[in-house]
Amino acid sequence: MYGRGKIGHNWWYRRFRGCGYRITIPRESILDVLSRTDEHLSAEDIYLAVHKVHPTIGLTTIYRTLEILVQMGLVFKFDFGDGRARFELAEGPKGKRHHHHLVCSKCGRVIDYTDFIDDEMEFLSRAEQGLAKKFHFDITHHVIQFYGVCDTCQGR
Amino acid sequence: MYGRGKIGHNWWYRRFRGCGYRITIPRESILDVLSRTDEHLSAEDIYLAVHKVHPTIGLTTIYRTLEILVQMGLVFKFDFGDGRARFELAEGPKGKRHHHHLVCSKCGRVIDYTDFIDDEMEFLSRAEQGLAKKFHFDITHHVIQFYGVCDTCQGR
DNA sequence: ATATCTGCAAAGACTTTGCATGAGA
DNA sequence: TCTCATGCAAAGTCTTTGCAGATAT
Repeated sequence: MYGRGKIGHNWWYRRFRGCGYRITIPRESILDVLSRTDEHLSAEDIYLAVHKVHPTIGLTTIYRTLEILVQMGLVFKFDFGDGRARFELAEGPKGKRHHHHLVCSKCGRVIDYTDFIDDEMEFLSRAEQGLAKKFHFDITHHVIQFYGVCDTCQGR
Repeated sequence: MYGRGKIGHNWWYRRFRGCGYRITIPRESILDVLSRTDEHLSAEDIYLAVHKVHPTIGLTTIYRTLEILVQMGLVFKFDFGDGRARFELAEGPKGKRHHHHLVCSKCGRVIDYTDFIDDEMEFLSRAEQGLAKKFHFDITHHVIQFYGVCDTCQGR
């Protein structure tokens, strides 16, 4: 994680300030952790990662920051059925790859996949438009998850 | 809810016994509640509904039974982001209509929709087959949810 | 200067577990 | 009869809240 001096030059700076939120070390650190991983981190995972660099930052701040980030649309919150929420950056400096999840019901393993996105896009754009019109919803995002048993758990 | 005498003649009887589970009044009652509603009931909702007919049945039994039902694939468990799980019968006597959910991020309202199922089927069957092959997953089901702001919450 | 933000401790909400009793097959 | 299921109470997890001190702008 880079030092405090860079504050104000991050990709999310404008967006953050635009919402009236202040740029703080905890927030910077949390976004930094999220932007450096491909995993599906829980609040505690993030806390532990942040803690290594800034041991004074508490779990409460993690939760409060994540709430803001989710509400701003900067971060997606997922539930894979294991009782804790998981978080992922929605976009990034370079823009994260659009993907969905494949979850093993036995061991909880989560695989990201980016296949079939073209087919999906076609289906989704039609569905989103139709649903928005029919139910007068302002649709912001969608979640697609496949559940099943992974190869490891099958040989059990 | 019909009386005890009918035990053994319900549509889920064979399936239940086949897994080595006993037919009991609580289980019968929970399935009865689930089969009579179109809503997305939480464990407590189910408890309250069951409680009206059988006041002695406890919340613990609701949770334990739901766990079995989900694991058997008779019931689907959803998370709409409000901190409590929601349950829905996967199939029924007449077979429930395949549908997905449209969730309002503001008020939590959930709308079931059955539109675009044809498009979806086409996309999903291709995706499922491809994913199953590529990741060696035995896919059991999928979840598709659209999130957004409902008409009521937009005029706020 | 002052409205926000943070950390700690405590509370809250949902869900799970232990154990003795009760019930299905 | 004998295993499985239930209810109660207690415990467990994850998450949220209250408040005084610290911080960004």
